[in-house]
Amino acid sequence: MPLLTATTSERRSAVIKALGHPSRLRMAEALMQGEQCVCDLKELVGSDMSTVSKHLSLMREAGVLNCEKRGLNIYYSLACDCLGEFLRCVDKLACGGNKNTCC
Amino acid sequence: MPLLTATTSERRSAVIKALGHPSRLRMAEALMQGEQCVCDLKELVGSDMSTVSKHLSLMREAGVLNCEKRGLNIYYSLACDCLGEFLRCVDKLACGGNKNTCC
DNA sequence: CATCTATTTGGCTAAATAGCCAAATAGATG
DNA sequence: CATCTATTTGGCTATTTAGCCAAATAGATG
Repeated sequence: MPLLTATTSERRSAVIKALGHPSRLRMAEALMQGEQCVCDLKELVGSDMSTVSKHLSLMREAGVLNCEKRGLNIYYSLACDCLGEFLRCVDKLACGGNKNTCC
Repeated sequence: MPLLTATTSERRSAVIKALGHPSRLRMAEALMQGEQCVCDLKELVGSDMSTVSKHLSLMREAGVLNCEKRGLNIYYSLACDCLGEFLRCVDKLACGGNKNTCC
């Protein structure tokens, strides 16, 4: 946590970093189809529950996810419907290296 | 580096990670106004030249940047014109946490 | 109220990343 | 060809991040 106010680039990079891990990204992608509880997401990525929980908290703190407790479970969901567009941008950036095949 | 072929999420997260560092992001943002040489970017972020060079190589390997040597300098530029759109998505995601003010 | 279940938190170790310095490189210039 | 300049690479240490286990928590249910 920065002592003083974060710069724009710092705030932005916190969000970007939150999505820049394969497991976190996979979970976020899965949430595009609707909310899921922690144990479902644990199944998806196959890590320890505590690891998954920490990944989810990190994304929630970055503002990317929301969560809500209902019954025994905690359901996580995307805070914003813009992940699809984000991924389209990423895929375009991803093929900057091989321009011939895409972009 | 993964031994076998990277999954989609792994490929995507490599690109995302490349932009998920304040200095790297600031440099990429600066390049939206056109190519710049390493020493200009060093001025911008204020780190050691070798650090800046490594950041730039990382982004180039991720496919985000291109570089070209002309005269004594090496000029880096964005490989894709989609960074602006990417940042708009990031800013939308960034304020998922405080929905009232944005999104 | 005791217990059970899903999740989070704390604590720790291992792995990845960042940053600096010094040395190497590649190309320009005298 | 010697040298100078911009950049990269190697090597190292410090910091951050990831992941697991065990313990704590919060709420549901008997």
